[in-house]
Amino acid sequence: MGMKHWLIKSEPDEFSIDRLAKVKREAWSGVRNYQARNYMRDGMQLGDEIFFYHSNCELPGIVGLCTVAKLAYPDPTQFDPESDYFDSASPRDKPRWLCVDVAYKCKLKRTITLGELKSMDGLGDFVLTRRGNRLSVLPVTVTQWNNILSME
DNA sequence: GCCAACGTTGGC
DNA sequence: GCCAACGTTGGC
Repeated sequence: MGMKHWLIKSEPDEFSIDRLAKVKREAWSGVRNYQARNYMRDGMQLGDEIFFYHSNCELPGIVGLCTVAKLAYPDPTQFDPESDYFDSASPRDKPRWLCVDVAYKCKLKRTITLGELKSMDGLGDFVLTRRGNRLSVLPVTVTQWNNILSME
């Protein structure tokens, strides 16, 4: 099976690409959507490349690259009552939520904006720009990956 | 299993 | 801040 590609969203006020560049590696915890979880659990492989996307901000778009540094494992925040992501209904012996670790690769020279992504040709059915999409972890085809990167 | 109510996401 | 679109919850 070949390398896969992904996109993860983050609100820069919460966790920005600059922050990832500083800490180098981060547990991608707090994902509380089953489909997004399943992509991490069933799809992500070590070394897979990921677009880092800034959402809910002045200029939404892809701002950098990172990679999968650790395969899916139980998200510790679900068991932490102090955490915003605490889930009292998640059994210890059968954790509901998972996370992966991501490693910083680089920042793009510029933001490839959502507007550009919506208007560009050659992306086919792109999960990010599907109507009403709200997934915070989503797959990117190799064609989409290459076409998007070529816009940098 | 249905579905209304509610909460969240995220662009604008 | 608004609100469309969606996912989840829980009563029945």
